Amino acid sequence: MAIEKKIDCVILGLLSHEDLTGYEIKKRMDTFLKYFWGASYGSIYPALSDLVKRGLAGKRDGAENNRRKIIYSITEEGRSYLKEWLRIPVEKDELRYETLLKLFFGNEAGVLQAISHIDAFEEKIKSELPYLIGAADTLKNHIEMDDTHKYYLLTVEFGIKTYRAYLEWCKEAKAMLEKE
Amino acid sequence: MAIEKKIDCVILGLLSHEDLTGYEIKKRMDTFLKYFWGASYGSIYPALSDLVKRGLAGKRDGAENNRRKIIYSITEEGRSYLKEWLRIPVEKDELRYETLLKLFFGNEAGVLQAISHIDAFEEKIKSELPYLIGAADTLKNHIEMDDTHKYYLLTVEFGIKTYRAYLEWCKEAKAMLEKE
DNA sequence: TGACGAATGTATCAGTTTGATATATATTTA
DNA sequence: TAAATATATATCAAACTGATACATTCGTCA
Repeated sequence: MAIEKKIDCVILGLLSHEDLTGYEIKKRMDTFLKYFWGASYGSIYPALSDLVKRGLAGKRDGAENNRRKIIYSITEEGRSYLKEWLRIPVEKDELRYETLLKLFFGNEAGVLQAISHIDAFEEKIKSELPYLIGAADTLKNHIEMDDTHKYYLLTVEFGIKTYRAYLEWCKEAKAMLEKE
Repeated sequence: MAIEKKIDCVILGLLSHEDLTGYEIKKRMDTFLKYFWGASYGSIYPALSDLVKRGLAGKRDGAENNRRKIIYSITEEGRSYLKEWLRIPVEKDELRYETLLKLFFGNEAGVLQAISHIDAFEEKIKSELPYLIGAADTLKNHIEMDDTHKYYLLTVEFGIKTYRAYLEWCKEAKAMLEKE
């Protein structure tokens, strides 16, 4: 049972908590996983069909009124597959920060442009940080209710810690660039 | 002059500093850019051919002895293209941390596995941090020599700041998981 | 000296994923 | 009631990765 595509693992992970439609899976990713993972419809829907074909997920019709809806659930085989993936070591963690890339080549464009990219980055982080802090508070209040919350909180705390480090860096980086 | 592929911009950025072969471009990425960007040969070589075709880069034969070697350089058009990309706002910064993904679904696998993933992450960061600190020291000593060093230093400082935040988080996360 | 592994160098390809788009219906808002 | 937004599935070209193939040269240890 070799683990291949990450998209399969993420979907199974989400399905291990609750039954979901493809649309809902995308939604969960865009909220809960947003800060460290992402996936597009172009990978989600084909992966769902494939998971069903391989017996790792089941599908059922959940249509209401005229709205078609396919609800997916994890099978026992799917749960084993997920557990196996969770067991094996992490293959790759990666950062793809265009901001840092533009900064690296900053000499070509000059100090002012570099600062404006840092400003934009800082604004984005500042605007997202309160959401993370809010999520952490909510999770802390519900930590006894459900063990999964403990793990969500861990990832949110990661976000908060790194975001605060980013903000410190923004300040220092701008100070360094302005020092002339 | 719409900007399309990121790989073109990274290559032009590297070529804006010095003439390079495809192999050397890959090398530069794997050392200087490693902590916030990456690219494979499968994107580099086709992109180089394409850049030449579009007049953004020039190529010349640099063979020595029996070793074939194609040296690429940036053209004036290439430099304009790079400058335009550096000018426009950053489209996307993204984190893809498999460690956090596995942690998010940690409830399925249990505390011990979660801790072992954090341990592995911590080890990796601890082993890479001295390299970043060394690079920062070297850059600080040469900062007067070359203006580009100032921008390199910025990205290295980003790495150091975030790595230290990661290590703090590792400690706290493990403490939280062990508290039972 | 010679053998063997590591580094230099170019190149391609199957498979994975993104980003955009198409289509259709339901719900909310003005 | 019209328009905008949300729910829902689906596909596709284009981008990119990871692996691999191939050839040569350099370094080093015996």
